Amino acid sequence: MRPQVPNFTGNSVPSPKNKPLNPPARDVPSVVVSRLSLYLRELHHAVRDGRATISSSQLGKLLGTTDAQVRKDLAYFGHFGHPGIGYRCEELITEIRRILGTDRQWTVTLVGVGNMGRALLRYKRFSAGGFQIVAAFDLDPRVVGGQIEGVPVYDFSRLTPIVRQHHIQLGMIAVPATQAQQVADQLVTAGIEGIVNFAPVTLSLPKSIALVGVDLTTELEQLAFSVANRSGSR
Amino acid sequence: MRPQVPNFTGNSVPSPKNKPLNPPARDVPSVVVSRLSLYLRELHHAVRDGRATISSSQLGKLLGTTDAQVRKDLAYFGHFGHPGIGYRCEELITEIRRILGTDRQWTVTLVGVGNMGRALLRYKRFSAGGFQIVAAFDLDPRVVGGQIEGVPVYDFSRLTPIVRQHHIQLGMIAVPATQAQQVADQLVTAGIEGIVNFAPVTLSLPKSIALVGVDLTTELEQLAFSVANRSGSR
DNA sequence: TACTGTGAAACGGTTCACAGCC
DNA sequence: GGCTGTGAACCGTTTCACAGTA
Repeated sequence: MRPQVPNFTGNSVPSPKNKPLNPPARDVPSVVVSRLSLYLRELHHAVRDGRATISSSQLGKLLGTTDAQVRKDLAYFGHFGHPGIGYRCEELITEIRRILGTDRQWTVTLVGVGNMGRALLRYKRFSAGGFQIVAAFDLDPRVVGGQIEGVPVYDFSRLTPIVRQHHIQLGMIAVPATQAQQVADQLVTAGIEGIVNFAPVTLSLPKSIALVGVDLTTELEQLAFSVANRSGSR
Repeated sequence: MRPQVPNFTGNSVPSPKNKPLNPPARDVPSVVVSRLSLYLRELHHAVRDGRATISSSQLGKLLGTTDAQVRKDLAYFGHFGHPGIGYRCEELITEIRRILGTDRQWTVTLVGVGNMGRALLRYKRFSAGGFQIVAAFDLDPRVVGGQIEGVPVYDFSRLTPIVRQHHIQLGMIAVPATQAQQVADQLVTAGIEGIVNFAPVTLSLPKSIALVGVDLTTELEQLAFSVANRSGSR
């Protein structure tokens, strides 16, 4: 949807040629990245179930894809499997987290402490995944100055200094549609690097800012279409 | 991801051959359907801004795609444009809603009245989009028996009879990951036709049930990857 | 002139099939 | 035997380019 700049391929630095090549050598389709997240989810489950290894066909079956797809996806990033064995779960978890960048800690801010915002603040899985919400913003004086789930809520006017002070990297927008673009602009000005937008609008941002949009109505519409047309598409 | 059964093409009924052919003649890629939702969103904005018509290139620009893409997408479903003019906004809204099936009213249930569930119950846009949440379910006696946003909360044990009684068609799952599969099974047993799953697990369901998954951690992971790899993919 | 609808070409992701390895 | 990694074939989507229409 946005032109992807080709990644540097002719790296002249004498890098270790085999084993995990970390900066993806080839430009990676975003659908591959989203499957990586799903692999990670299943790997966590596998570990919890006491499994030590998993094969590409097992992983594929769990997700409704094929073994070849799993192997191809992982091959974008390196050689993580063991012929005759499969993938060691713990090892692959580590690799995928490194690929996604979730082995480090990310600092996140939330703008808009309404219903959705509050749910996001209370969502426990973010911290486990490497994402820490360190500040929230709103205009409503009834919430400004307080804390929710240990996260301080500031007045929106203080966004820029606080984002800079905490070196916040990612922003989540959960404000009404009409305000989303200006909030996004503010976040960009403050130096944020990526945005998850829950407002039902298409944001226009500099190409250098990563953007993911989540629209709940859109999701239900997909479902309605599938049901109405009974062809079981997913 | 799931095999799509070919839609009937040889319709023998003497249907009006030109103009809007409603049941998609060709099998429609799901990415096209998701763009339809986005077109709809932009069309609503356009109408609110007082526009009467919009061209494929304007629509495309708004969404970060091309004019050709917009036209090709719409061409799956019929001939909605007017050469030299573009698309009449109101008209196209009507058409897309009919295609998506959101011109009718859908009845929805929510299982899991935790943080996420409560946010969903309070989300105002569902009803505007044609989706009405008519019942919610939980196990917690502190919420069971009450109402949230006018939606009654029942004990989970009463799911099947109540879903049947209200002819509820769609379900939203907002329970912890460990319980999601069994909730999904219950919903299927009760006769639900489609599910939006907010729990971070891959559900396994009969092919006849439509499924959409939303995982907030996954969304943030996409963002982290984009930022960490600075290639501005979306 | 302005714009749609659509074959045809180009592109990119998926699937296949097999060499290589444990 | 079981499984990975990967070039090559395949297939579906996107882009192009233009005929057709108001």
